[in-house]
Amino acid sequence: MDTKSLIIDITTTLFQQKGYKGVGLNEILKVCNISKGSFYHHFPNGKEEALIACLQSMSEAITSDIEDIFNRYPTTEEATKKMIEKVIGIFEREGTITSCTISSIVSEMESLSDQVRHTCSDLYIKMQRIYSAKLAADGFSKETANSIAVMMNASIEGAIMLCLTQNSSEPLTVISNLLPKLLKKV
Amino acid sequence: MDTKSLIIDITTTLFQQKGYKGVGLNEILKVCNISKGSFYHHFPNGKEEALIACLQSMSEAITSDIEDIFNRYPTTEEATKKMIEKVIGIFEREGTITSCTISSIVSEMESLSDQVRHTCSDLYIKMQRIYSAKLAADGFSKETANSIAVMMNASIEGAIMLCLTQNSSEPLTVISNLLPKLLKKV
DNA sequence: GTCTATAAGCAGATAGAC
DNA sequence: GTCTATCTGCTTATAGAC
Repeated sequence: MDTKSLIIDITTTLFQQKGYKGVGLNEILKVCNISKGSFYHHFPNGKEEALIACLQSMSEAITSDIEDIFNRYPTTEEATKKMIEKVIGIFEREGTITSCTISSIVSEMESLSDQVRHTCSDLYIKMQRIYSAKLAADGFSKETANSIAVMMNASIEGAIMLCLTQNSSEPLTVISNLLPKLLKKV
Repeated sequence: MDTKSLIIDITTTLFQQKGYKGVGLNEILKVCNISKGSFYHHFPNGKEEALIACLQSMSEAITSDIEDIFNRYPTTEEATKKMIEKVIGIFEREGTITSCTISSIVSEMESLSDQVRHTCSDLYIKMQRIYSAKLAADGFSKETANSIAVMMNASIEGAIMLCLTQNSSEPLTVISNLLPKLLKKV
């Protein structure tokens, strides 16, 4: 594995855990076991350039995970249930679920560049597109599918924040049980 | 108004906008127009002590706002609708809604003290208690009321994050329109 | 209760050797 | 491509005068 990929991999986790401002360059160098010179060779524009690369890495990892699950199960209801189960599984194994969200970056956006905002926005849109396509296949109108996709995205992201705050996977369990209500055709 | 309250008021906004790590002590002093000596007189244990005070201030402001609205409207559905309308109004007037959430702090929690985590958790529990009480009054069983309250909390917090990311109040509008589906008694 | 001066350490970033 | 040495500016925090 090359150095650049190593930096992206390790730094992605650090950013997800502690946020952008919460991770110092020296910490990155230490954990990656590299020098400043090496870091700046791969990211000439410094830490924020690394952040963008990490966000793209998170985006790929998260969307491909979701796509995988949504391709494996026939309905949105089943796929969503399995997806949340997977996140809960990660929580129970690793003790945290920061790897499943970019909320640590989103929350700092106000002080970061517009490129960061766009990269975050892109990820959310991609997630919602996956949900929306499945919902349309379930028979919802395009408009309704889009609305439910936003609601799914919001409630899952919000529930992840609640889980992190309460140190418990319960909020995710609760919304997993309630989401079917949203997927009823009235 | 005394200095301590002034510091708490101004710093609360800064923390909500930029997160804990994102706000330097010098910035606080500058905006409050006070000196280091004055700051450390009121908060001998430094910045994190100020954060706890600010979190309590946010907690009071947010819960009393919600309580106010939930007392004014007869059903959860109406109250929720009005509450989200209010947040959207703030977004349209101020261009942001960081004042309505503690997500910036929640996202940094992994690197902060356990006291911070508890204070954040407390706020979420208080919000859910207000929702849950109203839902019980609407006729839901205690258990169901608690579940829906978690879902409301998660989806609203999540939607706020989406709004901040997309620079648009649309996600809040979408969930406001969908929440009634959750409040249907099956 | 507020001020200034000071301190030790770390931030992100650069230069230039190898 | 990786290294060390260095730089500037900022970080939180303290001491002590007023």
